[in-house]
Amino acid sequence: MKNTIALPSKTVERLSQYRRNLLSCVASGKTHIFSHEIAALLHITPVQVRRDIMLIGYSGTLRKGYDVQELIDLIGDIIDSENGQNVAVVGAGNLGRAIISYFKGKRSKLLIVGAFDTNPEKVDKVFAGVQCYHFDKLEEIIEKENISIVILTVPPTEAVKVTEHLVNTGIKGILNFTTAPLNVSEDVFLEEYDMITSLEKVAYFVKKNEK
Amino acid sequence: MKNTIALPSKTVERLSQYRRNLLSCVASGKTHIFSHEIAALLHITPVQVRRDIMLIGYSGTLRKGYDVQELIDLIGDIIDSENGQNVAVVGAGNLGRAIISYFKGKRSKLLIVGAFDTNPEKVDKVFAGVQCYHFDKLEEIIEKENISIVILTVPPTEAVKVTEHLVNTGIKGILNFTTAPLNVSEDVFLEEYDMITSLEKVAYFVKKNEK
DNA sequence: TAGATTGTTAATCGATTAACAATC
DNA sequence: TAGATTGTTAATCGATTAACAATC
Repeated sequence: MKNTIALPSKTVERLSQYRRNLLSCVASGKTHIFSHEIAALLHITPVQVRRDIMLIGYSGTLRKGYDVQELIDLIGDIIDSENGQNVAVVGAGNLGRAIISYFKGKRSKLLIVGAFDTNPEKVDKVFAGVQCYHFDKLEEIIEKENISIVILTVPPTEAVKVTEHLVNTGIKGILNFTTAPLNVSEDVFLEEYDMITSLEKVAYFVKKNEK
Repeated sequence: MKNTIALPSKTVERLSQYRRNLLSCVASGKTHIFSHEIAALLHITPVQVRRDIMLIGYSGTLRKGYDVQELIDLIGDIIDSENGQNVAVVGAGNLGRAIISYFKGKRSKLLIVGAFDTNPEKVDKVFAGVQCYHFDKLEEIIEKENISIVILTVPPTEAVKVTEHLVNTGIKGILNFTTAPLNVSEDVFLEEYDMITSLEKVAYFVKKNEK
């Protein structure tokens, strides 16, 4: 598969959202869906949906649109790893623990298998079924549990130091919820999410609309 | 100010991030900063930084770069409302409460002034200094506290109904953490954030890098 | 001065959308 | 059939970057 070119980042995001919505369709017994139906759910154009689906090489039928289950499976083939990928939440504060409960049971190929903290009140506790370990056991557990992805929710003051450690330990992807600017080597994928930025963006456009 | 054209969405996001980093600079006593320094923190190009700053009409000096405090103040003028904007967290579950603590004291012009839930164990409690009200009091409190923005963290099954209610009550901006597809009228700004999508994006690129 | 930096236009790149042939 | 839909190319749009003059 080394020959397949990576999909555009935006397409990957939308595929994830298509799947989320398709899963609800299955739950409500819908077996086929048109591009304009998917588009309406995501507030995008039907052309964009068809183009994304074209990029992953799937075809619908003219009368019935896309087979919901087939499309879900194909998106799974694209996004998921065959044997799943294990995830750790590093930093078991309020946000880290909320994320653990939020993810619980949501995706079978993407499992949170451990949390890490230094606070003795958290270490060795279990949050929503996820064991919390001391930072000291980072290497050990990452290797043992075959963890490749980390959700980073430590305090910003710790973030740089912890990230360096994670990268040395062989982590290949980081979803960063801290506000600290991080640097990772080229082979590590870093995705940033800053709630304040999202909220400030809302605030800016609300202010703009008022005028 | 009705004549000023809205900045590109991406520029607004970056301005928020520039400010966050500039605030750390102030804290560490740095008074001036070059475009390439800001760029390095955000992993973008110095040209992009200069262009964004050009768009907001600020000028640096050739020898010293940009005055950190002046730039912070100007970004504040752009993003913040003069008298601040009040925010409510609707849904005081794990995620909602984590967000409340996360925001505590972070921005003076963007205050979380209330939370809402139906669970009797949460109603009338105070989380990180924020009072939790029953959903029944939505209109009353939104009006009384002059709330224009909502962070939505209710269960997905409730999201559509609650959103309709919020829009009717006059909310002008929603930051949606639920997985439900929402529809709002044109004058309401809706920003979506889906953690699973972010994590699946990381998972996809980690998988790709491995091959 | 030479080198480093800003400000800004023009070119490029990437992502979205318009247009339309094919088909059921 | 007529109308609705898919698949796909070409055009457009928007965002980023290259290039470079100005300046300290």
